[in-house]
Amino acid sequence: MKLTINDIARKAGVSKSTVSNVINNYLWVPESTKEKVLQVMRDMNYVPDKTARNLAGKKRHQVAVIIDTEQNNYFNDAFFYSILCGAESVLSSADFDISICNRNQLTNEMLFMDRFILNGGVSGLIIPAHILTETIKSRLVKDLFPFVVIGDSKESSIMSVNISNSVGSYLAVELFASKGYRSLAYVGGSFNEIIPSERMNAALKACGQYGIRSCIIKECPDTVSDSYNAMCELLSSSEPPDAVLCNDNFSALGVYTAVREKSLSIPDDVGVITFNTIPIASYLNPPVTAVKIDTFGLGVKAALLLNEMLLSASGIEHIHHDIIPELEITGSVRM
Amino acid sequence: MKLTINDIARKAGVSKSTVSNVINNYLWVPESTKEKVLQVMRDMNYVPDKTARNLAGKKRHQVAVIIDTEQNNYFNDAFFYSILCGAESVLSSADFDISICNRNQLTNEMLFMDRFILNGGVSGLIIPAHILTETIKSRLVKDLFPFVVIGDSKESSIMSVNISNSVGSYLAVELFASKGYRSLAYVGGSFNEIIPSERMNAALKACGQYGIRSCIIKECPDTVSDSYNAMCELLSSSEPPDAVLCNDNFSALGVYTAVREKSLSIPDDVGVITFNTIPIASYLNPPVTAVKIDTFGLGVKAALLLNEMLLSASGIEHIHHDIIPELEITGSVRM
DNA sequence: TTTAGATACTAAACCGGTTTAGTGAATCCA
DNA sequence: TGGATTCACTAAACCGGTTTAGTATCTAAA
Repeated sequence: MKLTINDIARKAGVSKSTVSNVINNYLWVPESTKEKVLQVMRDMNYVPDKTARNLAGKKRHQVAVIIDTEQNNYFNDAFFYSILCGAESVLSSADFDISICNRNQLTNEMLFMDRFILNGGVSGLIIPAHILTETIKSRLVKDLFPFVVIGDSKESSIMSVNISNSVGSYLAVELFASKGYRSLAYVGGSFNEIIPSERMNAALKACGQYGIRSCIIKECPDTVSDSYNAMCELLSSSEPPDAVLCNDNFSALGVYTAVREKSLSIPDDVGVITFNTIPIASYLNPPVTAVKIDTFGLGVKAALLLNEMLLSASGIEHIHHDIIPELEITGSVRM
Repeated sequence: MKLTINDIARKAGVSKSTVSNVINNYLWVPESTKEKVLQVMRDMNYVPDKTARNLAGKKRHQVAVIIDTEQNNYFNDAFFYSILCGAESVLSSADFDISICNRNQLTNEMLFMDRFILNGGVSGLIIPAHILTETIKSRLVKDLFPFVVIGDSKESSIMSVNISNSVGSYLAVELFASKGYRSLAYVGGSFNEIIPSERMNAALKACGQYGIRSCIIKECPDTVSDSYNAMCELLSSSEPPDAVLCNDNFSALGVYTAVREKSLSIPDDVGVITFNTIPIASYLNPPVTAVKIDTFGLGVKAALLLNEMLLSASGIEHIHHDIIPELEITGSVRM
């Protein structure tokens, strides 16, 4: 038979309310009684039932993190996993269970509502911006349901954590400019995707601002071979760039390959910086200067905000938090 | 006020037991009544409370998946994420909530017990072999607690899903042999790690079996630069290998770089096959023939087994299931 | 001496379902 | 026609905690 709070109460010679108070530090219980009860709990190896606590208490010690995995899209996956782990590290310590759910399980909005809002299973939600439909959003807001959005969310009524891709581009261009590079190419990604387009636009602006002569946007899939081809084209053009900003590590690899093939030097002839959503820059040879996107930190921040919302009953101010990328400078840019 | 089963019962003019029976298809309820109740549920937008169902019913519709993430070890992370997603896809459909927990939250065995076994929060567990201590294992077995181990587990009393690394090596060596390659090198990984050592041992055996003349084991970290150096050494030795089996994609990249630098041809002069825990082989140029490790499938299988254990009260036969890798043959091996 | 307030507890309601045991009416069979 | 079954349904106990409202005892102030 499973141990219950009643067993402890009986053994300790107190009521179950007192045991509950000891467990939760809710009402003041004198040290002597408290110690007696705790001793019995230890002796009997008692752990309160989580489900019962959830049901009896108003709040559930459980939050959900929605992820969006497409099998075989490994950039995307690494991104979400890292966020998930960041969120987990915070929420676990804050005594929350983390429920995960993949987007593809939520084939329609009603299912989503049922699973996360109406059934009362979780008391908070972390959700990527692109999954949050208008219907769901307004429902959450209407119900005062605590949630944090991952990604760009302009609305003031909601809480969000975003990565400042533009700042990443600015930092990269600024570094290039300060080291005397004069013309830039952006390799990889597509203007049609949100994240690359943010980076590209910022790179264009930054080039104007920091006096980089020209800025070529070279869209292509983020594979080694596509970026290799793209870079070959650029190098054989009339005015080849002397600085390349890559959309991700594999683009960087392709660029490296093309540059070396022309017997050009990195960083002397061509400087390379890459966006780095997953920390693999150091696996490359030589290491690439990277705009480090701290996805783990993104998860951490989202979880902290959620936790804050969950604790303050009064409802805290809604904020949009930006994760500012940092440059990890290595040998692929002139000293 | 939150909608409860009582509201539905009242509105539909039946008892809450009847509503419960309709929800669960437990006792036979005539179509007419059933439809009436369902209609009320739809009209009122009622969804049963998950926590209450968990508490009232004997079993909890929730299982935990333990992951083991070290920040910045991206091979490792991708491995677990993929397993997690596989498990999620099965368990979500089977009406389970998936709780995740990272190993580093479980600083000691007692904490683990508390969180997953004693507090009754989950009714099943998926756990990597290296996290399962003897104490925890025997406790789980003693309590008849359903769990599935990811990885190698020799014991008959437990359920496990493992990747057959040896078969991977055999397949690779067999292919090399059949295409006329004569001497092999294994690049990457370390004999001290479980997975690489399994692969290396199998490769050694397979070479004997398939008539590959020599088999050099070249241990090194799985980075581009380390494997590049390793491969350079091999190529400048007196008897360079004409076939290379790589421990992972980045080793393969290093090997590629070294081979091309010597102006040798892949696959004519040197054939390359790589183990591929995460599906990025196609990002490389040219694509590498890969021993595909289906980690997603691993998660799926583990979840299926767990689900089976959870459903059959009688306790099912304990099995060890092996995930057999497949070869994805591309241009890096002679046709 | 009375009383207001604090202290140390507890009984009982409650959370929102599931499940058991049982009831009244209709049907079946001999 | 009466007893046994089946049918359709329900009352009430239960899951294991939390929380509210309240009680008995003691202390301190009026």
